[in-house]
Amino acid sequence: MEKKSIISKITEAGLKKTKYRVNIIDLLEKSNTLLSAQDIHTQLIKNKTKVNLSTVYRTLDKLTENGIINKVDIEQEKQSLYEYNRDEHHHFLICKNCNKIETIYNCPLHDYEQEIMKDSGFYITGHKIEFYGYCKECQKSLNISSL
Amino acid sequence: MEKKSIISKITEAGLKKTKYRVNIIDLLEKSNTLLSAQDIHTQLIKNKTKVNLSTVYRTLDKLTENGIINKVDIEQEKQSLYEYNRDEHHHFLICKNCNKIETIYNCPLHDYEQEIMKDSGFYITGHKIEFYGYCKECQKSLNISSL
DNA sequence: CATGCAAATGCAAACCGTTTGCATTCATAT
DNA sequence: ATATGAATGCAAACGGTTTGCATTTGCATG
Ligand SMILES: [Mn+2]
Ligand SMILES: [Mn+2]
Ligand SMILES: [Zn+2]
Ligand SMILES: [Zn+2]
Repeated sequence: MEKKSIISKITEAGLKKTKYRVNIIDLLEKSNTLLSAQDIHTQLIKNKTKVNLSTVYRTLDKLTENGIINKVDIEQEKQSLYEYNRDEHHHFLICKNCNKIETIYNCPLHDYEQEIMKDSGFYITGHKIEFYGYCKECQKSLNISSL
Repeated sequence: MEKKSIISKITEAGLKKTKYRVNIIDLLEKSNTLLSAQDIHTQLIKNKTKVNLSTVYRTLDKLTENGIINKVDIEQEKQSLYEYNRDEHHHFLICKNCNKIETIYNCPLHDYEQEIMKDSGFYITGHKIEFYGYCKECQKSLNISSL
């Protein structure tokens, strides 16, 4: 993403444009894995941007509040993870062996949610799914016969 | 559940029968809500069973390891919650207003998992779903028009 | 460009659910 | 009854995250 559109994301949210916000959005936008606050802090330091870990946390909070990024809590992960928000509904496949996290973009739950609402009277506004199992590579190395 | 079958659950798992294990299983079996370690500790004290919180944690770990109870981590809950394991696949409906947690026992994901496995090559062994929204009561008090 | 003010930051300390090390007690097999 | 390893109590540690407060910064205004 170009710097200009990162900055407009920030200002359109009514936030002040600071180097940390720009850099953190940029980092998440370019990352192809979920990142923890620690990961991000380490990256910034590596990129010669000295910043305090608490500032990273506060920045991630603000960006999450404003829908610019997503906070992702995965069951067995101790740290919260973050991703750039591309407004694409998705879920994660979590490998129980190597802890790699893959993303899938289709979701079968819409019809089912209607059904639950009708049956239970509970009004559903969203959901979270995590799939657990073994990625292709680990299936090989562990000799798991998939399917 | 009768005391005898609680005890057999414990001994069949190769665990020593202690009053805390019996009492904690009993408590969870009778509870119609998920309970935290703190909840359980408070209940035990109230029932004149003095016990240390770390013992409660260790007991819950052991019972979880042995499949007698389930540990449930819900997104925005800071504490882990526990339930008696009735061997019934289920998921939770979580009210964003009053935080009540309801349980549903049907699940549409089996066919879908086959599809994902075929498409992605990822071998799925389990999943977790949380539905978020508003319970019947909160829909009324908040004037949310359900459905 | 200078000024003022709220927002953002750095730093150190607190928070809080959970875990751990160690000495003591307890359950149970023999 | 005894021995042995498992379970427990207690206090301290852990670790990711949050917070209070003094200082700095972004940005609107004149
Ligand atoms: Mn979905
Ligand atoms: Mn299911
Ligand atoms: Zn893997
Ligand atoms: Zn509710």
